[in-house]
Amino acid sequence: MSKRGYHHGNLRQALVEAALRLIEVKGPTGFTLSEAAKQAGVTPAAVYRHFEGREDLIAEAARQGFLMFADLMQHAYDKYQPSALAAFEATGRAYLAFARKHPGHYIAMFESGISSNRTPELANAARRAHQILERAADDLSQHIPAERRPPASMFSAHILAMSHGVVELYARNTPGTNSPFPPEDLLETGIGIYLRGLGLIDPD
Amino acid sequence: MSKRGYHHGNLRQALVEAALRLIEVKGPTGFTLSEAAKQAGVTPAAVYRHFEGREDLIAEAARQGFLMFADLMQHAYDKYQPSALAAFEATGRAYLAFARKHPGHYIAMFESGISSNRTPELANAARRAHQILERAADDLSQHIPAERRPPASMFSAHILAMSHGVVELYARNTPGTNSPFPPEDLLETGIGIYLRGLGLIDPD
DNA sequence: TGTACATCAGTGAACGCGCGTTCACTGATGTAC
DNA sequence: TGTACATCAGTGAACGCGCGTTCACTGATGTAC
Repeated sequence: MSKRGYHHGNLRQALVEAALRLIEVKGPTGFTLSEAAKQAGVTPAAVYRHFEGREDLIAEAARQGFLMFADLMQHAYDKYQPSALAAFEATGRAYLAFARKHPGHYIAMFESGISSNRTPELANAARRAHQILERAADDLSQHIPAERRPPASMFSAHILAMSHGVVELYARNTPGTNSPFPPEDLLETGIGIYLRGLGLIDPD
Repeated sequence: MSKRGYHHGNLRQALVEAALRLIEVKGPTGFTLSEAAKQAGVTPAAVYRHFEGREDLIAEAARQGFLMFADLMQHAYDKYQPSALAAFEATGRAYLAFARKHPGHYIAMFESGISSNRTPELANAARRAHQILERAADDLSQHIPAERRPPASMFSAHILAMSHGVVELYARNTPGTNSPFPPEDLLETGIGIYLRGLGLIDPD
């Protein structure tokens, strides 16, 4: 901030943060370049010194989200080593925790409609996050007898789908859809039943 | 249509259909009242003879979607009776099939951000669809020993979450995210593993 | 330390645009007699 | 069948708005001498 004693200090990051706040409150569509600029105390035109435009700003927010997300999952994965099962479950939980803690990033990443292949930097960040989950799934798949072992990428996809579904359907504060159970419980039990189905948890 | 020989014939429904087409192509945000009017061959102001405004038009599209959705699930449920298991699996599959076949409705229902409690009619339609899935889950839960039987509404939520996640993450034609498996297979195997975890399918 | 200059982050005005919504109206359809 | 009238679906012009983006500019910061 004060290190580079420029006019604003660090407008680029200030804009990203304003965008995240707006995306969180107003949804991926309600976000406006002009309003983000205003919140950062700057003219809309100033944005163009740091970003190519509106989409580029969202992409940067998403990129930062994927980095944080990857760190969070990596941390969960490491923490529960060497138990492949515990590590896998923890990465699943990390998904929901991330969505809860950083809704702006989450929306920018998964609901804004921007492709993760939009820029190489964004694609890299997304790939890194994805690979951690896939690795946890791969570790786990070693514990399943080879002859009835589904591809690791398949059950990482299952867990991702259930996690994402729980977030979208039950962890959003949509006043209408009152969630029947706390989302954390829903995901926890869902993953538990699923893992039992894979033969990785005792039937009782 | 020709029965009521009005100026347009049946503008109300024509507007809904135009809206669905636009929502499908441009996303929930890209949809525009003015453009829907234009596609129906009518001035934007004409819309206000039939709807209170933009949101109301989307809500009607969603309502029609929930009705179709409920019919589809009901049909699937009935078809596979009396097997509670087959019926439940079929309603799960119906979810994905609906999302595939009627993407405009699906988006209006689940991604447009309008609350299903917006109007009583919409709430009714949504409830009806929900109850069918819940009933299939309830039938199924009778086959689980009472002492380790999770609430039916919980595993209907699990299936809903996984289905929704598969749709959002793998069944959208986002060019970047290439799905590792056909969404139908992903959902089928996911539900299969889950049901095995519930002890409803033989372990092998 | 002081002056002249280069850099470039942010300004402010302007643009063209399409939006949702309103309003008094028009004119085709349906109805009463 | 024909005329007078009521209804009301759709018109067209207008509104105020905020948007993303452009442009020549300004003025603070950093640098060379």
